[in-house]
Amino acid sequence: MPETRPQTRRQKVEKKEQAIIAAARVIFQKNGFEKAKIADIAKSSGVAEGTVYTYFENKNALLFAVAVEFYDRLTRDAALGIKDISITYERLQFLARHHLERVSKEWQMLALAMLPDKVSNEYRKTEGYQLNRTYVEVFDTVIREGINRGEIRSDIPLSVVRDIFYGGLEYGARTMRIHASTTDIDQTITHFMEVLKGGIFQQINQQKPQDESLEKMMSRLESATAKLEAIAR
Amino acid sequence: MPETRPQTRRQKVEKKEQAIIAAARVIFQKNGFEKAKIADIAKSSGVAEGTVYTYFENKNALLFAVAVEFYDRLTRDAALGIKDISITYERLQFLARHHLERVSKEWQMLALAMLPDKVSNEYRKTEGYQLNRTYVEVFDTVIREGINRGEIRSDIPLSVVRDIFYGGLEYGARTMRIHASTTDIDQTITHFMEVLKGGIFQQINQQKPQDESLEKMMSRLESATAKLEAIAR
DNA sequence: CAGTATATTTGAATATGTTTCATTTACAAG
DNA sequence: CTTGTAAATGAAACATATTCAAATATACTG
Repeated sequence: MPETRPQTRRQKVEKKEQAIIAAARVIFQKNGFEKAKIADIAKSSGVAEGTVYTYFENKNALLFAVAVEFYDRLTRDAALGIKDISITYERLQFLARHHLERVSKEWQMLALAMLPDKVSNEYRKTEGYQLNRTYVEVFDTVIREGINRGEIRSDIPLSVVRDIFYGGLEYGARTMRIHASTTDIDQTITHFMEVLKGGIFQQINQQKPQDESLEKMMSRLESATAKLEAIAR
Repeated sequence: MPETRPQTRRQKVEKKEQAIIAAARVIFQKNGFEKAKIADIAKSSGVAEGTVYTYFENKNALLFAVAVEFYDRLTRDAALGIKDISITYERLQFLARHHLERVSKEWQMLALAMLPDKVSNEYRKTEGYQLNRTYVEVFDTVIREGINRGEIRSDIPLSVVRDIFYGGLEYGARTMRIHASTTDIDQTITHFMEVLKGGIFQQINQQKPQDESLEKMMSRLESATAKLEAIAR
């Protein structure tokens, strides 16, 4: 038998790799990348220092592994979340909240992962870029669809919309972090979306005022209600 | 005589301090903070390694000194630039271009200066925060005046406006850096301002008041729905 | 101007951390 | 049970930031 218990060995190795990544995530988040010591990560995951280097080329590669895991979760949950939302405005609202919540909670990750000279330098530039690319693709798709449906204005390049969206949210997250007492996530999202509504959404009821806009809002209300029904199901 | 040639000594010392800061700026920008070696900075400014430590407590303090100089320039030029512009829209356009240009050119500085665990940790938190505070005060004043004049809508908190402005610009700068070939500063500014015009400027011939209050309620309802969704998941 | 006190500079020594590598240990197969 | 290979180990090599006792420069005094 080439494999006694299928992959007993490989399983063990994989488990150990995960343990190291998990320990690294915790310690990176607690201390930041620089202050995090390989020695601590090793101890915390129950291996010797040298062992870490049989799994990861160096400290940066370890950070990268942590970042991959983070982005995977982030992307998966984003894609999942918009799955059964159909209205562009609500989709963006969900994505905004999702991003703000995650970034508020795990901002160290994002800061580290984005750092040009850490993860994404040299040979890793492409990989790091791709991670972010995949994540943002969820957003991009929502915008493109929104444009097709006539809900989003088509005269602003996608990249500008994206930068305002994620840039604004990242700074917003920092503001919330610094002024935790005076800012809350709901208010922030509400106002953020308010700006987007004027800035990137198609202005529908410019000419035809009352009836039609009321009708549209009614549809939105019905859609929201339907969603609640589905959840309460 | 307590001082032969007034401050001959102090002058020398001050000049040396400036030389170290200047060398540090160059080397930080070239290599990034981590890879920059004190030894190199010392050599480049013509002193011994130990001398650097008689001028700056440690590497972080040196970075901070460089950041102070950077922010001073940034703030001064921003304040100067809007001095003889009176229209809010044009003022913001100037600030946007100014910021984008500087950040594009010296992005390493901003990245370093903003890094929470570098300049602005611990005892320096306050100082670092103040630097940035002074800079954005220029922006804040423009917005406040714009609100007073009725040019800017008053229902979005200043902090949200500010985060979208600078967050969007910072991300925009990165996009320009990565896709230098396909993005140019004029286009970026144009589209950026276009979004702001719809998002934060007062709309002249918008909807009827009644409509608007309905719209507001609608947003509140949607926001509540999103919250329920989040809880239900 | 020589002598002295003080400020400044120096670079070798120290401290702290990452990374390497020769050995050892654990595993799977015959 | 033996052996070849994969994985793990931790002591040593290496790289840097930081310290500090000694050396040097400067200003001041009589």
